[in-house]
Amino acid sequence: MEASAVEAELRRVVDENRRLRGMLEELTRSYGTLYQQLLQVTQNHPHQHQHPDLMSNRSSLPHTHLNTMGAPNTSTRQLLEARTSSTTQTQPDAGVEDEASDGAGEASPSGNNDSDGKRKMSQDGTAPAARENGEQASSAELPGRKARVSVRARSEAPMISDGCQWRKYGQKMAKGNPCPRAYYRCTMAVACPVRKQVQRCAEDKSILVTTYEGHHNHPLPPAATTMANTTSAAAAMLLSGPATSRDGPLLGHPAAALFHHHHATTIPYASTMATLSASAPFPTITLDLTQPPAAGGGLLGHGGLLQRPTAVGTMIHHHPAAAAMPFPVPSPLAAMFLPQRAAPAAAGMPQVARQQQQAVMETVTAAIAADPNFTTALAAAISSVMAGAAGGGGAHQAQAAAAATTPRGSNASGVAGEGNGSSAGAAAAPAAPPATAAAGSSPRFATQSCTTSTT
DNA sequence: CGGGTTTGACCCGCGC
DNA sequence: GCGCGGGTCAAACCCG
Repeated sequence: MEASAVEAELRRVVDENRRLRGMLEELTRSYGTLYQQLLQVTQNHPHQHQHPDLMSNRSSLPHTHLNTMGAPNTSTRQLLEARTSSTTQTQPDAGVEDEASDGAGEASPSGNNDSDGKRKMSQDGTAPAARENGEQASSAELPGRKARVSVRARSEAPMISDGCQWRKYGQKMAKGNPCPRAYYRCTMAVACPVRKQVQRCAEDKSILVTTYEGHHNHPLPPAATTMANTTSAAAAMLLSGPATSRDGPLLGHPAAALFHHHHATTIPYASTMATLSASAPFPTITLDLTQPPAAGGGLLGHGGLLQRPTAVGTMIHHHPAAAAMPFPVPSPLAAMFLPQRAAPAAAGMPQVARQQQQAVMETVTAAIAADPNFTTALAAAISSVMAGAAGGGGAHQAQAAAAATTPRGSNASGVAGEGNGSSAGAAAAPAAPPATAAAGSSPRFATQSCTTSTT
């Protein structure tokens, strides 16, 4: 009797959980869609340099959104943990992978904005004082917080290509690293404030660390949009996260939830890992694309200079294949750095694409559970991922670019044919960013060709 | 010749 | 105040 009663109660609770989860996912999905639409709208008004405002607005919107749900963080987290441990056998979210990625495509041309207030920037005619007018808002908005997004990727090329045009304006030996650090400025627009630093990892020279800073003030080519979306999302993640976050494995941080959860699921990809650092001169988030998916998720400490991970030692997995990442990586960002052959490999698995879409939603759920404050940025991140995913099948611009830049298209060659015709990017997620692939006949990084082709 | 790179000098913030 | 280190400038140089 008692046992059956408990059993019934258990069933009831499970059902309830399922319902709640469904609601949560539905809400999240709606938010993602709305956010994408918002981004599209804002992009249609290019003179609005209000991305920072957008960010701040974003942060307020989902708050209320989620607060109405009143989901206690801890309990939901527990729920999710239990769920992942049971290898997600219960998947009530049937249609999750469907429209989640629709629309996507274009988002804000951006990394986070930053102010530059302290810089001189006397060149290009904009005196610091004058600059303040244009960019003051952002700095005032987040006083003292100037996010950077650092991307670690294996590459033998001197610089990874991300779709933008860069001009080198300096090089310097950084302390503690035998390899020089190169400074680049975006040259796609006259006064674009975006800069990036490129430096090889001191301990593993095959790893190229690219740090982005600033906010593009011009439209970006599709290939660059993918990167911009991702870095923007990452920066948003960083800025919207707890101000108290420190280096190391931020398991309590929503960003950690994002990548950690992603990895914890059965999704075989998700090799991107995030590192947050508030102790660095600027808050920095590091996306690590050097990891094989099977390796343990690592959250790297990142200070002024890159450090070896101390808390998570599983990070060091060298690939003798050097410049090549012999494993498929789903993230559109990651795919940008992949050698050409990697894309088709991943592309041939529509099933995986579905799974990934599902995983994305689970990730959203997990992150929300971890910290509602984080949802804004997270949604941006997810949108970014989805935008990239859509690139393979739906993002018209990306497709056009793929056609233009890659003669043989790469177009994930029918990969997108997941049968799921309606949804823009549900398929092809892993193979997504087509624009960056191919072009050259060399087996080098596909992205290498991107710069030249987009010029 | 125009645009990008190189490289030493310079500026500035920060810690001592 | 001083030294150090990160970041930027700008003249010289290179290259197509």
